[in-house]
Amino acid sequence: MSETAPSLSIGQVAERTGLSVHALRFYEREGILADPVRRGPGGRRVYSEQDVEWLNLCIILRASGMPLPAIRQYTGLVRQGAGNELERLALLRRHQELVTAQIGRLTECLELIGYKVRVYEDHLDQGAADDLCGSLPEN
Amino acid sequence: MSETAPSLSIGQVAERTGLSVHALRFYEREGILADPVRRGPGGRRVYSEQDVEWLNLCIILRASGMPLPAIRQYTGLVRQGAGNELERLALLRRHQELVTAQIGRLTECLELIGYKVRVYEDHLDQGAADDLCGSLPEN
DNA sequence: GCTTGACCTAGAGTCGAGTCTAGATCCTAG
DNA sequence: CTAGGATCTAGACTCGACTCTAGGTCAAGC
Repeated sequence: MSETAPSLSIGQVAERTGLSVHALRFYEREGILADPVRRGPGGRRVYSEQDVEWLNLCIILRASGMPLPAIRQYTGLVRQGAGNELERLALLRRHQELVTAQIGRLTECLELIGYKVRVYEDHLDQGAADDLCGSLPEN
Repeated sequence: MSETAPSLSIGQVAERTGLSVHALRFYEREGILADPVRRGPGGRRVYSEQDVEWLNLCIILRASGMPLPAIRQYTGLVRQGAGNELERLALLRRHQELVTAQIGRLTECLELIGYKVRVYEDHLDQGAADDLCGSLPEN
């Protein structure tokens, strides 16, 4: 019944997040952790579940292409505490637009690639027939 | 009426493709050009419209995240000429799947970001009212 | 004849995002 | 007491994809 404040070692956090132990320390140096990470006996890092949640957010942001400096900036705002919600929102919206744009670009690329795939498929489907007269996928 | 074989300098190709002159030479070194690029008087590169088209394809592939080694591989297949269409198709399909997956991942991220944006919007919309009772966007 | 601008090569430098190493510390189990 | 395993710090290394520099060639215009 006693859910003792669940504190995690860096190794456990690595396991839970999929980040490497190295990456976790690196992120901390980069100022990307919500609070400056508590230390246990022997100077070891002690993470809370909240830290893990924060890291999961960071992972989402990274996976969607936000560069570390931007994440650091967002982290800074959150660290400052209440009062700058507008700035946080603006930052998130900016990123939202970038991701949307990126999805758009990828979708365009995908269409072109799909077109090329179809050309090759057709060429191969019926290629045996007119092998010499060129159904011409030149590249 | 005489559409003289349109040959372009590296500078012109850079302008048409949006790649830098440096990048064009770099791509050539990396073996990413369909044919090994003809040279004009004084050893200058002479590009054809086909080269530009090929580059445009490469740009699409790069933009959709295909690494240079993979592009080099595809280039190699095209250089070899007819006969390996199945391999080319396989390579393109593989990439197609990767891009699709990437779009999927980005879309998931976008949803989460959208959710966070909404939380902040709500918080700000009605925040003045319950400023102290915490509509709690913690980060 | 001389400068300017586009081009050439080889190779060094940059940037982002980690990853890895060395050498030290600490806790636990045998 | 000691060996093993996880952790610590500072700092070096890697990788991909360019980008830039130095030093040289060449043709055109003034």
